[in-house]
Amino acid sequence: MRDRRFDRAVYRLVSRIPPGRVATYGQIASLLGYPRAARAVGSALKRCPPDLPWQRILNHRGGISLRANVSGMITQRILLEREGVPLQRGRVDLARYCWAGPRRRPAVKLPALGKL
DNA sequence: TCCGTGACACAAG
DNA sequence: CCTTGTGCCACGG
Repeated sequence: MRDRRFDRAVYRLVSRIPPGRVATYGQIASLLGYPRAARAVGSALKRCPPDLPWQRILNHRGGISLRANVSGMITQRILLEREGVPLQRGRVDLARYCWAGPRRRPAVKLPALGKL
């Protein structure tokens, strides 16, 4: 332990979220294969490297989860709006701005689709 | 190694 | 909508 594998996996994935899109803590955890480790994702972000687009991670309701950190909440909102993600009533419309997940190119060529 | 700690999620009241 | 209570799990001390 002490090598922070999980944290680094989180950073790797979060760094792939494009500007203008967001993801939830639970979504990141699930994509990493630990559907119940949403909380650990939050802990990881708390210690994340300065260049990580941490602002793109929201709670499952599309809200900002920085606890009692007023300046942090403001910062996150500014950063999101700056890249085109608006908050309304304190929430981002996840149905609209949620990231689809990492794009996996097909490992093998798919069979022909046939007529269409 | 054991134990407390959360930038969470979800269900119930 | 808001308020608990419970489950969870990697980290750090």
